[in-house]
Amino acid sequence: MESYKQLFNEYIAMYRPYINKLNALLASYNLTTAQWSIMFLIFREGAKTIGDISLYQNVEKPTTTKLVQKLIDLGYVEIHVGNDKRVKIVQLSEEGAKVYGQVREKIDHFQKGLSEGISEEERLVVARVLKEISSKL
Amino acid sequence: MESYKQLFNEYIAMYRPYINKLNALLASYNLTTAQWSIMFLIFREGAKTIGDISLYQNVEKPTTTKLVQKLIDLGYVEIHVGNDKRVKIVQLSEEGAKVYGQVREKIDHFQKGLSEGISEEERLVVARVLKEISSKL
DNA sequence: CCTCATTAGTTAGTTAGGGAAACTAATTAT
DNA sequence: ATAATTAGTTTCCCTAACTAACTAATGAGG
Repeated sequence: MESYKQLFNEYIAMYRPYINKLNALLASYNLTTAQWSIMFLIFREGAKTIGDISLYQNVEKPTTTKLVQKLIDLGYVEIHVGNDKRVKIVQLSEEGAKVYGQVREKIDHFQKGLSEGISEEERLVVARVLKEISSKL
Repeated sequence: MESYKQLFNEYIAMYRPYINKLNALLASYNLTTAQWSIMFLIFREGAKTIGDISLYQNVEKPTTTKLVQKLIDLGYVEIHVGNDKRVKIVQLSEEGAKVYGQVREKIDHFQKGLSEGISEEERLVVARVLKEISSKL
């Protein structure tokens, strides 16, 4: 099989097993991957509006609204209105920051385990190539 | 950021844009990525039972049942009962094989475009690393 | 200042894909 | 012959996604 086909095949083949394991890991915090991914974003990049989150995540705003609503229910994020009273700025709550740290540890451990035996160079090649492909999408 | 984090971040970031483009490309054949992925499997590996398909795809059998049902409705696959009358063997229909070829061409073109500028070695590294990670999942 | 267009977010309704539990029918083992 | 197992289906539910239509706030042009 041509190398580009191998690449995309392996890419797709890995997705469901990976997400399932991740969801299993998140389940004890009542989180799903989609919700976690928003927490991760606002941890890394700081407070963000619903619109910004949607852009970063490549989803429509209604999807973000609902995920953020769940995170509010869980007490992991809080919202404040901006100067422009239409926008809602989402950030981690104190509880959310605590949970973030705990989950982050678990995920680190999980991901480290998966990358054992893969050299630093190879990891960087994979990260760079995937980023390069993303940029064309 | 540590290299393993970069790897998994880029992996996740690429998923939705990639699947969306793929679905857009498949839409003219009334196919979705999940359905296509079954056609791809039985093209590569030959006729397969519902159970085998579920194993390969890492999904539960009810999911496969439904996807295969759609493919039958579309006329792209057909089923015949095995010696064991419980099993249903799924294979591409004549129409399905024709459509497979057409779609394959489009996807090849799409994937080739995305992998332009990525060297053969790099492609193989990515494929191998992703496969290695999959094997641990 | 009004009016009107635009923007941010929400609501309502739909869809695809997935899973668990309970089922039927066929097969295998005791 | 009966019991256990297996293959696939049905039913019912969930998550994550979308579009279309909405509300409320802002901003621009007259």
